Amino acid sequence: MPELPEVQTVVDHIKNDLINEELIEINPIWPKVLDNFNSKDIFNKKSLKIKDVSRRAKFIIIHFKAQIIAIHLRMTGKLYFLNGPSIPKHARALFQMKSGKVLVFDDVRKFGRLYLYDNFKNINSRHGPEPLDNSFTSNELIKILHSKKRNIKALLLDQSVLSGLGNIYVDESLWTSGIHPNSISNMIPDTKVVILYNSIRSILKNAISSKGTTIIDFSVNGQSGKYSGELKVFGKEGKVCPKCDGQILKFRVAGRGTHICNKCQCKYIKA
DNA sequence: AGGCGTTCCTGGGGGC
DNA sequence: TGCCCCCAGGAACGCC
Repeated sequence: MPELPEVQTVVDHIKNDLINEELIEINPIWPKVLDNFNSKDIFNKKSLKIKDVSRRAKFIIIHFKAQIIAIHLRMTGKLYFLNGPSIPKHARALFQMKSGKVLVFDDVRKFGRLYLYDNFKNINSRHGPEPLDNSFTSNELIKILHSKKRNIKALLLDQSVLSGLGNIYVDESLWTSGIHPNSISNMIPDTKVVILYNSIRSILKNAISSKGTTIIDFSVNGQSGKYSGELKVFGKEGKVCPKCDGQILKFRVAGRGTHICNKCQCKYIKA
């Protein structure tokens, strides 16, 4: 399930091969993949030159002069250049470049979508800060957590609160900081939130330098991310905690499969 | 406000 | 072996 590090890895991987390409057509093999536009809407006998490729939250952003295409991979989406004549089985959209290159949006489960916007207003209005931005400080995380009384796991998964985290990195971050996922956000002491802040940032940075985690679905051109070897609790139910002699348990929190150590994660539910 | 259920989807895994 | 059922989950939405 692509989260911030996986999306960043895809961007880093395809960016240089996309900049200065001219997009001449989008072929929506599975039409619902285009969420808020039709292919013919944006190509009025003209090509669109790609100015930049970047990431915002879990979106891959393709920048044109006056528009952006935002791509969300959701659970099983992949984005890669077509290599050979055959169309992959789960290709949902093809981006045809003037040079002949073809970028494939591939998505087994059909949750991923492409969006067309004039600017970042729509995305920014629905998303919280970027956890790796220099402007995002531990004080800001304290302010966010202490202004709400919410289940901490549900809060960290909420993209309107903080961008980019998903199920894997939330479980890893909470384990690293010794916070139980059923803690209430405003009950977690400042010192612990600072530890959480540092955990989130170091885990995301390490995962990006490992080119992400591969859990079943994520890959870049068939290559696996290496962060799967760094996971401490996610998918480790029944194993011994790497930090203490506790056991890794799995249960549901906020509707998601959740992994914790039964000993070293403190549940903050009252002051 | 915030928790919870539902929807979208398909491949894979468990049970028998 | 084969078949059926159910489950995984990011995000939007509606309901309580």
